[in-house]
Amino acid sequence: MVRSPFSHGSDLKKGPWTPEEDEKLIDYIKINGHENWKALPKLAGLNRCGKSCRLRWTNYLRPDIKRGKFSEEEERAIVNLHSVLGNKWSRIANHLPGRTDNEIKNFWNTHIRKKLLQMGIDPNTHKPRTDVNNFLNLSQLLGAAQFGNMASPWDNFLKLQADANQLANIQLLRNLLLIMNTNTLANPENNSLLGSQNPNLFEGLVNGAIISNTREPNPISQDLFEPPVTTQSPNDFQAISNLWASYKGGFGPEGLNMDNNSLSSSYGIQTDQNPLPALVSASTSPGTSIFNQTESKANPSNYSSTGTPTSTIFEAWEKLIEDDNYSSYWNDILE
DNA sequence: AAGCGTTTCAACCGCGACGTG
DNA sequence: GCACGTCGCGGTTGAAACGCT
Repeated sequence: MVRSPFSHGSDLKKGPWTPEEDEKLIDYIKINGHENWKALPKLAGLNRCGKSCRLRWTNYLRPDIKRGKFSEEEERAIVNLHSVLGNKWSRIANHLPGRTDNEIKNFWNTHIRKKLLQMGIDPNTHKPRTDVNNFLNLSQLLGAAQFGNMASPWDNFLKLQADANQLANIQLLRNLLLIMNTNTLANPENNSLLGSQNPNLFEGLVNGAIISNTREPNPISQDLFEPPVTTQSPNDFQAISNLWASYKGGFGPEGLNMDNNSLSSSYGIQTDQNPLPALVSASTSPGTSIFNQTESKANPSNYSSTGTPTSTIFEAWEKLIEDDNYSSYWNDILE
């Protein structure tokens, strides 16, 4: 940055460093090291404070600094590490050789943060934003799933994080439609529609690698996440299946494994001491997903151990429709 | 080409952590 | 335990660079 060249109330120079100053600092540190930053500027013949010298050295002049654009791999690593460590830039920098905390911080604020916001992900929590107006619309989501137009593993991953939340909402809508189109209400014996014998489509999201939070089994959530019914198999549901398959397929050799084990092995982070926050909300965050909202409001006594009474779906739906935050969202879909 | 708005990123500031006497 | 000095971190700033009209 370029600030006023001299500090107020002191004759020590501030602002941008000149090549001559850089040279003095490098020459001094090469010979003497930097044992004492306070004393260094005087000894090196610099009219700077020690703090300024330290900053210049650690952020710019150090010989092992890697400059230039961040690679995709570095970008992924930063996101992974940030999800665990938060804004601990120096700790994140420890895992990225040649990168400084300042550089990573700037890169986060100018690039990654924006990217996450555009994907509908809160960069602070790494969870889908509650502001659904920023989410991808349904057609975009399904289009992406059907045509496989994910530009890169990174895009794929970020999009899926947002999509997971949206898929939960879609699934709720789907179940409602299925109920309306069948004789389930008249035939309570027929549990196949919402049946628990089907493999849980979103099992991985709940119990797998991306979400590390444990969560109590919840009848509503399990039913809402039931797989599409192939006998009906509307294109939209097939598209969701495809999207899910692409998620389950991973993102390439090194992948974007966000689980504790991989973070531990890749970055040396003890996640048992610092549990990884969910990248896709699985439980507690209020308003993280409408699915969770309905879940938290629902009365547990409504559920059996084997399935969800149809009334529960409708109750969830009613609550959803009543929610101002989501009314326009659902209106768009229904229209 | 000029003017204006936006983005980038080097550098500063304040504060907490740590070490020493 | 306390005071003081130094270091390191994270948030913020603002001129330069860039992009758009």
